[in-house]
Amino acid sequence: MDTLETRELRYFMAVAEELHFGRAAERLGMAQPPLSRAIQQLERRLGVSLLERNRRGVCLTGAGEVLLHEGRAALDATTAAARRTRRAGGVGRPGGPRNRLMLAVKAAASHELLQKLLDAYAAEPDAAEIEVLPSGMCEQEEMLRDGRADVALMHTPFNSLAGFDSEELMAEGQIAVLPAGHPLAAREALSLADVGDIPDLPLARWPRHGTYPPGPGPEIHDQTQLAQLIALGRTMAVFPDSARAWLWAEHAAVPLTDASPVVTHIAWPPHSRSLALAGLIRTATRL
Amino acid sequence: MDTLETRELRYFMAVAEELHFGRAAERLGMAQPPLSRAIQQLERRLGVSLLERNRRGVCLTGAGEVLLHEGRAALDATTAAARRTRRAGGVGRPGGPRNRLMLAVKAAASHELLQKLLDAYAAEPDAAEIEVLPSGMCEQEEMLRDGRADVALMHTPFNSLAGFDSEELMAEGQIAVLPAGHPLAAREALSLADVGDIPDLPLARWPRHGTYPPGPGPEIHDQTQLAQLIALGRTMAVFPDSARAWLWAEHAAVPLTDASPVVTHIAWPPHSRSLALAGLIRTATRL
DNA sequence: TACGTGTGATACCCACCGGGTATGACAGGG
DNA sequence: CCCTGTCATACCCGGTGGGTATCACACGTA
Repeated sequence: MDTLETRELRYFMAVAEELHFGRAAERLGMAQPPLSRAIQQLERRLGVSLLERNRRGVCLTGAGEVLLHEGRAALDATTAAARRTRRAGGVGRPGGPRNRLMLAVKAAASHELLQKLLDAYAAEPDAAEIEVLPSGMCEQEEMLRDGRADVALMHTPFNSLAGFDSEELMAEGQIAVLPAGHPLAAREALSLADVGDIPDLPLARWPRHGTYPPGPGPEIHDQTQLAQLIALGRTMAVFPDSARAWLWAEHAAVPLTDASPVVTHIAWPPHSRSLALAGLIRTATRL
Repeated sequence: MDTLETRELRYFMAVAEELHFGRAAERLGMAQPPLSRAIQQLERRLGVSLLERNRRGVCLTGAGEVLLHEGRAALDATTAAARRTRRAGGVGRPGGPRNRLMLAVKAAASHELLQKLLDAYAAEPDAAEIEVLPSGMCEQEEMLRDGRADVALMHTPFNSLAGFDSEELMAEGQIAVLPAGHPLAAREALSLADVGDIPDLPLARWPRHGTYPPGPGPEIHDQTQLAQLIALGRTMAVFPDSARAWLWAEHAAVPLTDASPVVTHIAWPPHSRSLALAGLIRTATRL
């Protein structure tokens, strides 16, 4: 048959990501031989070879790469189904199954917008409960896909809206956040070229999907740490305008003339059918 | 655990669609008792009741409805993963795994556009093979989702682009296709109100997702049948401009002034990473 | 009221297979 | 040449998915 059980998918994903049966088995909490066998069975059932076993580890075939991508989406969809079903069945509170909406927002972004949105929505007559899920830099997409979130605030061009429905909420420019004492802090405006290679002030590096881009700047783990490093004159960063809200006295904000505008969207999985979600979207677009 | 196996999803979908354990079991090719038990286990594992067992049959709870929708998406994603992996692994032809692109098109639409697209793409230096998949009225979305197709030509407002990436290719008006002898066939133009209730010429009904909308007109199974019925003066239909290509001598086409324009898009799953697909899209947008 | 009918649930059994352990085959590196 | 690290094979066992037979129950209906 062509059924492709989720267990097999999980196994294959582990092997495809580790490229090593032993480590994959360990990650899966099982022994290596059954894992080998399961992958062999999967390959036989699909009629396709997914891995090339070299002497010394394995590597993916073309079909394996396809299954890695498509399987990720499929696994996310099934865990999303499980999570959302669990939440929908939230054990009988009075008033029937209250479906809480999970809203994913980048931790350090859109404070005012979020505040306005939550206030406006809470004032709606039949407002559902909204749980705000703080998320990392690019995590909202993943959270929407695997069902941890039902709706998210996203920021192009940092987030990709591919695969989601969305409505634009606002657009803003970007600023360079510098130590207040730095010479450039006195400027009226800067260009990306200006801030790209300040010799004594490297650009801070945020993790993207768990890894840091290369560069001379410090690796940033959270916003407070970044604020401190900027205040200490050790680094600088580029942020949307609305980041002014959390700047310190030791910081200076200088507009960037040629940075692409940051557009905030509200985004949700395209097949959503929830009334609460529809209400939230309506509220958001009316802000 | 929170794992939610594919088998369980299949079982639940069957029961949720049939709303009857016996019929669902029959559809699944198994006996009823194991199915009952499997659903019970699923409910216990999720900690949620999915079905309400009434004295005569069953009906869905709120959580059950959620799982029905989310589970459909998840199942489609897994079968898509299987199908695309199989195709990607197409047994070693010379020149490596030739990935054929599966292009879903509404059977009776966009003849010229499709012709132009295929010709232009075939002229590209590294063109992949393209297999054209004829599909029903609204079937392209489903085919993209479950992996039968990699890319599709879609027509808003008939198709929904939700959940796909897409590029607009062309827009056209709509026409009323009438029997040549009918009084209205002589008119220069018509409005929707004009054709909505012609007493002796009811609007033909196409199936949408397998079911026919209500109305007095005949139920249409394929385009030839429709063409015949129109030629016989028994019905009429509304089509995009490009349908003029296949009209018979016994047909008359009259522009509709107030019908919403039909926009043809090329659409594909948002996470696609295929070079061949990228080439086809590039070709299409340059037409 | 009693019985037939159709529903899903329960009881029990068996075979299959998913998982474990032990071991093999094989290629590199010191 | 052996040691190491890799994945594959061999074999065993327990859990469980699936089958059959039957139950419990609600509803018509005579």
